[in-house]
Amino acid sequence: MPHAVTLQEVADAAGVSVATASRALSGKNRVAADTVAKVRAVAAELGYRVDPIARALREGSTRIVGMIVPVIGNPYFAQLVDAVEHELHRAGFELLLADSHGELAEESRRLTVFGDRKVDGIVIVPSHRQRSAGALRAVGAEIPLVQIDRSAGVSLADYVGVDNEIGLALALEHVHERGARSLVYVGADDVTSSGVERWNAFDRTVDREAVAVGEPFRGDFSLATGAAAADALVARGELPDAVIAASDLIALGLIGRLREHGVEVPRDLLVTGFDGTELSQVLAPTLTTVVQPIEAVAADAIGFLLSRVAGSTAPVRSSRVAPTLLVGGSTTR
Amino acid sequence: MPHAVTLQEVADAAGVSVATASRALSGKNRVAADTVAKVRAVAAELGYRVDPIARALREGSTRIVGMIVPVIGNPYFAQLVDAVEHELHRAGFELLLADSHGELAEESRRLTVFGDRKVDGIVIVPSHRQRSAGALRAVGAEIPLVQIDRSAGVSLADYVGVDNEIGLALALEHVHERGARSLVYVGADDVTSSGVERWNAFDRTVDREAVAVGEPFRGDFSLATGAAAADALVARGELPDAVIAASDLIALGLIGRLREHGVEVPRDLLVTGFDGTELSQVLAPTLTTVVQPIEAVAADAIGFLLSRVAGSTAPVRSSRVAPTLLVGGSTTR
DNA sequence: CCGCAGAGTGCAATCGATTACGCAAAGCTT
DNA sequence: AAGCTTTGCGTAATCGATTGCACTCTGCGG
Repeated sequence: MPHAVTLQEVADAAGVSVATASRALSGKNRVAADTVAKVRAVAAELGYRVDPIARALREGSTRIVGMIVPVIGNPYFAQLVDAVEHELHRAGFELLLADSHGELAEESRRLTVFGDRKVDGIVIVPSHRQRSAGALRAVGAEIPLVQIDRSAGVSLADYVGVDNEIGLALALEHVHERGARSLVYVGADDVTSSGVERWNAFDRTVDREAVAVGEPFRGDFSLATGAAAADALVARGELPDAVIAASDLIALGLIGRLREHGVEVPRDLLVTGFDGTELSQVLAPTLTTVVQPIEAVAADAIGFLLSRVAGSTAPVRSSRVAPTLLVGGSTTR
Repeated sequence: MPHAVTLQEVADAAGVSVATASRALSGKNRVAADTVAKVRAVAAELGYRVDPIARALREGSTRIVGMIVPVIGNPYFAQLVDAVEHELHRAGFELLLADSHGELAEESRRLTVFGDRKVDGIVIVPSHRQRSAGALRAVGAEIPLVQIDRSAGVSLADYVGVDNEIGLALALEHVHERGARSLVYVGADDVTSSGVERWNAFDRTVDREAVAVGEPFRGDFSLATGAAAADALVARGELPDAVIAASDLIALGLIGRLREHGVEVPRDLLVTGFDGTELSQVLAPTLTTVVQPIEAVAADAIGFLLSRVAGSTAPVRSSRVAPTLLVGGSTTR
């Protein structure tokens, strides 16, 4: 094993002390120009690279950011992780990933580990709208933390997410325009902030549109919920003109299962999704969906986080990114 | 900020030296039973937790494993990451995740960073069947490394993946049984080992089944490839009895786009997928697909890796896990 | 009663980098 | 030319845990 080059070796080879070598490389202290050049040259030749661990011990900073998501298996979160990872790498940070599987205990355990590992910051999609708050507050007091997509309280820590109000309004106006007068909402329960917000947004906005509203169906954001909702809808007998789903997975699960029941979308029923995942745009019918600007959300969140990491003590911020509507086949007949 | 408790503080509180405190907590050295009890009690009371960074510096071991995947956005890889992460946590390791986006340069950059960060091991899905070999060999000489799903040479480092030969045979026999006599393969190009292996497996096995074979369509493993293949198939004019797809995404993209062309699966054409992602089982028609036992693959891979981490110098191993066939609607009329 | 084994601890070095402090030499001022 | 500032660099402390070596003390055989 080629034994990693240490600063000591570079210093020796350059004929200076470790202190000078360190300063020459970091460049932020007064060192003679020739010395800097010399040290840099030697370092390059020897292939020297700082040991991040030694540096972390000394500095108390790891240049690692931890991220916790509820289910990496959900393509939306996968894309979110991708975007976050991209932003972090751009800024020279690594990503430590953990999956809470939606469990509070696991979530708080991972948070603790992140704390012990002295990550510089944490990006979290809280698993519970309220019960995640305790652990978040505790860890957030020590380490910069940003909530993304979901929140456990916007006063708790910086938050970046989509504006669900706008999203639902876009979907509702769209189906209204397409003639839908009776609607059913299929979304997630009140465990997550998105679940609550989207439902509330639907509930409020739908009044404005003055249409008939059927009993909502609420589970989680998964395909399974969509499928179960399809069964329920069919069992009810009378189909609404349109279903507003709170996620693409729900919409896809719904459309798929409806088809098994002989109900075709958009022929018998219009459906809109939420998220704008890649997936929703390739299957037939393509989904009319509220597109979340994932890259923008990730960029904002990492922006917040890194400014905190850099020491900002600005008041807690909360940013809502406006979604757009992508019209696809599921509402076009 | 509650200033993390250090070993020194525990030692002081317990009236012993740091050395003794360390030994008492690690338990593997001779320390009087009372002392051990005392130190443990004090440590618990103070809420002491070792600083993983200090330990890492001293030990040269981080208890972190790095993982590189080509596209986290592909649900198959998302599930793989999930399974790997689960196995690692069980063993007390953290997961540092990186996405190579299928780019060689990025992949090798990430590998270097992992090396610098002194991860204890690396799990990689090599982005290129051959060109990934160099970087892998270099890093693998320093750090335990296991290839998963794809390989850049099974003699290079431990490898765990699915048995593609069996997988394709299962799919082929199945559609043959269902009466398909003319087939077309839609898969990935020769850039990845899975791409090559699945194509070769198809090519060899299809001979045995003695059927008519159309020009294959090869791109990558994505939805887009499936969609493009659908266009191509329709353009050719004559449809085969069945299409064997090399991934679920391909199959889904294909089915979706075919539908837009007015071609229904399974009515006009049978389709099989590969991977057994959750996704493939909820949409209509549900996919007949070769199911990869992802948990088993992950468990094997982490098993290999951790045995290396523990010091095993056994010869390079290569494990092939047998897939199973899940029959769904896409081949059932 | 001496000597030796071995249990139980502590001292101090170590991992590799960063940095406060101090010293020497060079540059400037009057 | 004496006195001061500035520049450049080295010494050593520091981050927190682990561990080789050495020391003390008890117990037991001879």
